[in-house]
Amino acid sequence: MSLQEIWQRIESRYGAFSPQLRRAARFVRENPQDVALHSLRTLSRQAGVSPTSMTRLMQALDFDNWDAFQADHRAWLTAGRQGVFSDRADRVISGSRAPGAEDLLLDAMAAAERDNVSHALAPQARRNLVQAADMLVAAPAVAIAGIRSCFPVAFSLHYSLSLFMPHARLMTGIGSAPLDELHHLRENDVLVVISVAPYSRETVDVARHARDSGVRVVAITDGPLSPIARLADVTLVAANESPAHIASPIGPIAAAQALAILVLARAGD
Amino acid sequence: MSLQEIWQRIESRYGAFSPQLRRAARFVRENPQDVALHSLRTLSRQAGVSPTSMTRLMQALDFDNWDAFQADHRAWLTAGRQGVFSDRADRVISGSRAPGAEDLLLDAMAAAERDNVSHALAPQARRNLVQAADMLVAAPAVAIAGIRSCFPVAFSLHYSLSLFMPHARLMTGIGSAPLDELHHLRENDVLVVISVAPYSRETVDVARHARDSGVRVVAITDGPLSPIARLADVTLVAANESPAHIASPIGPIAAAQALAILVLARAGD
DNA sequence: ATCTGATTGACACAAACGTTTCATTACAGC
DNA sequence: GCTGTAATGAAACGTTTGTGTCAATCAGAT
Repeated sequence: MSLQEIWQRIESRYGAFSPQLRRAARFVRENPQDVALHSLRTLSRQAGVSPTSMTRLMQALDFDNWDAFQADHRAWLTAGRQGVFSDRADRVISGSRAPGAEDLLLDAMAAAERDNVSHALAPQARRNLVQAADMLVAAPAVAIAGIRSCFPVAFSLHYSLSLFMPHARLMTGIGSAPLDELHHLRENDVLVVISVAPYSRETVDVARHARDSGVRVVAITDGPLSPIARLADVTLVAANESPAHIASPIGPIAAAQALAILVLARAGD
Repeated sequence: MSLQEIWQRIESRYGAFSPQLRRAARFVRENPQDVALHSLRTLSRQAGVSPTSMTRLMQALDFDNWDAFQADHRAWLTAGRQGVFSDRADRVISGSRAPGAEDLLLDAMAAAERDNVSHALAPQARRNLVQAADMLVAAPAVAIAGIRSCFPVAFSLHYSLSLFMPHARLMTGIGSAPLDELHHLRENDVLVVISVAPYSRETVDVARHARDSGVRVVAITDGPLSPIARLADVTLVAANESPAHIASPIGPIAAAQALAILVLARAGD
């Protein structure tokens, strides 16, 4: 039986399963490779389920035994690898239909987003990432500003940071002008400001005002020469290329996440 | 150790091997896939050799034991499947100084995020992406719900959609209970709901309530068996793996962006 | 014919395997 | 509050696993 059929069967019967059976089912559904390679006992340990429950799952899926179930997963693992060095074989196997315009578009988008991530975390960018992280951990207070397409970046950074840095503030601009929230910042505090083209006037104003008040500024933006980059003490450059006209937030978010992780690594000490 | 190195070692020492050792060596050299999947005893039976001889081959190749030998073959089998798109290029570029712990962390993060993007847009996921896009363009009204770590996803999707789909609503929950905003939805409207583990009760409740009201539900979540996936008409699965403990929104955002782009492609007609 | 040193497989052993059994727990229906 | 039922994991089963031990075998030199 193909894995597609097995997965279909799992999902159709999932609702009728007991809690432990669901845990087991969910694990094998989401880790087919481990099913192919590891033992029932090892697998149930990883799934947080007793070996007995895993055996019961085999019965609930109408398999004779674990070996039959595992055999199908092994067949899936080795499919297309018959010729040891075949590479694109799975593409031929998996999709019979010819790739349409939408496939090409999604392919291009996936490639572009992977590049955006790579550039945001590239070795050349790491000096600045580390510098920004050092500034954040040393700051008495941290504020984060980003609107429109950059608001997800700001929110996500604030959410990650606030898990272990409760004094981080997200400047939402809800219920008041954004500049009001800025007044709480003092000298040596840090403002993280996010903006990409076309750079909204509000964001640039916030960054300029902060800089003039002696606040350190970290910018996440789309180029080293953008308006806010020229105002910032440290600039994290993140590409936002996309085959469609829509600017993607993924590059900036990757930079923000990396910043959060570095701060966490330092704050853990 | 890579299989290339193992094979090289086998061939260089083959001349000094005893007859039985040669049979064993020849078999494992020519059937790497079987080595990865079968037991030592099964393998030696197929090779026409005693289990003891196979064990002796492991010693003759300077392996600690059969498990170590098999582990390398399993790594070879699974390589290129998990991280299909991960490129080692950046490691080469990374430059002169030795990579520190932070470099390794950022490397791992970049690789994980690239994989998250790839999985969200993988060919297997496209049927559901297209289906969801079709539902959105046909809907009289569209609402988007996601809180906490998923709010950036919801906001970003709403921002992209609202550029050409002004009737899309983002359920912020600000100033009122989220369920109130839900009352505006009628039958055949579409709710896009985003949630990852641990699935917040509010989000699940919104999805359930929508489903019970006849509203079509599109879920963006981290597994085909998550609570909201089981409530949804269409599920977009997006991985959110990360080397740190922080769940990354990049995979779900990639799925959301892809959805927006497909809707744009259809709405343009 | 005898000895020597390498080669080989039968056997033993402990560990891990998948599965069955059964006692315990949790809970809905009355 | 009691009872019947479904769910669950500990324990035990018999197998199979990988590896260490050791006697049997063989080739070649004396």
